[in-house]
Amino acid sequence: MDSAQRSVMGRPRGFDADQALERALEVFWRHGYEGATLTDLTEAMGITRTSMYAAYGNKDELFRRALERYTLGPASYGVRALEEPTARAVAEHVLRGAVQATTRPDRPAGCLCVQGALATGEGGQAARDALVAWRRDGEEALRARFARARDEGDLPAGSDPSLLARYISTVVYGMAVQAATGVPREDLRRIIDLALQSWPAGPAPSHA
Amino acid sequence: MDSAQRSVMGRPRGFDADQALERALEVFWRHGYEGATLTDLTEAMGITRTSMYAAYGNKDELFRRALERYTLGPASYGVRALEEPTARAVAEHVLRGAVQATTRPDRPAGCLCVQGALATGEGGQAARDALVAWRRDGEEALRARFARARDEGDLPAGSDPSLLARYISTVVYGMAVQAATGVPREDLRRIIDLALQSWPAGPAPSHA
DNA sequence: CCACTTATGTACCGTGCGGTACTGATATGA
DNA sequence: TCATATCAGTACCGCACGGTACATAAGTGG
Repeated sequence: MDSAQRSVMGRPRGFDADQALERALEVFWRHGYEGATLTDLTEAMGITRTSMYAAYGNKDELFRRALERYTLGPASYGVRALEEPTARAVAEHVLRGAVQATTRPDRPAGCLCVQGALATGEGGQAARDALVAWRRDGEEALRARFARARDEGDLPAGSDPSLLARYISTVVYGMAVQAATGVPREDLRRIIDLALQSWPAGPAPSHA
Repeated sequence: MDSAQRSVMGRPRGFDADQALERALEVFWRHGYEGATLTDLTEAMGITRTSMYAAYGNKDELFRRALERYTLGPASYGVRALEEPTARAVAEHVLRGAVQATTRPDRPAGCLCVQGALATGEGGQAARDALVAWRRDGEEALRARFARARDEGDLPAGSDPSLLARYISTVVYGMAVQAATGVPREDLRRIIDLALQSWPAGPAPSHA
């Protein structure tokens, strides 16, 4: 981010903060917020607890930062999908992106936004709330995009943007669980085609 | 179970083992395996740790027993659904049963089989494996039912039972995540109708 | 009544948790 | 050179975790 110029005084950081955050992200992704211990995290990050606390604050903050990085990295297909020309293409992009992201062999299986903290004890409530908000925001962005599509005539006038957004989100979450269970990528891809048969105006190009 | 006749010698149990297990089930359901501490569990069960260990073995075994009870109780819609006359009715029964079970106001939101242990640390692997097997078994039962339906002509000859089972399961898991997020029951019900539009032979009664 | 068996309650164990005080090390700026 | 500021590493804190030893209560069979 700002490695070009020494920002202020003091001893310079001895590790790559972006890379360390990436490692932390993977640990959270694989073990969930509560299942990821500080020892797991810092060992994967290659730094000591002290350095982690100095750089990120605490475990909660580290998780929040990792979630941000997840949004911009592995889950970036979400914002890119919104730029597709048609609502149908948006839906398809989201579903295919989700399958891709949740079944990469070099990454943990599943989706951080689901398995990061779905049900937790007392200590994990902040992480759980953050993921609830994350999912709500994602779904809302999808709803707004579908609403625009309806206004533009891209979707039938009678279609329900919030229902469609909820449906696509639901399939995404379901596939994330399947991916975490170990279902292979190809099997999930076949679900996409089936799920999209419910899409308004049918599989044929809309002309109504 | 066997409360009518004193089974053997020794001091009789001072609590209702079924009711205590029910309470433990709710704690696991709400907080997940790792998020549920022995203190949480035994306080909800109304017994001491010693009694819990004497009656169920350990936390792992208690979870396994709670999962069994979950299968026979809140998730019993699954086996009942298999007895529906048509594959379509089976699918609809499963989806409606899932919505009902995951959004009951007097129970934790969501599905134990998903949020019980989706991603865990080291200590939760046994619970995680148990839930993976539970989901696989459920999906396999659905697949077998759909395969029978195809053989009987209830489903088109070209349909894929394992794909259909995976699709229905995926929607169920997705709705479980939505329920855990706090999406209300009615919103999920509307997803069912949309999801079932992908069902083979369409919404009209099959006559091919 | 007594030996035996099982359940209960208290008080505790070792361990690993998230988090931190403190000491050095390494940079800047005057 | 030296005060200042930040980072790194060790060694530790209090606590809650899952699990258990042990003494006692409450039944059965003889």
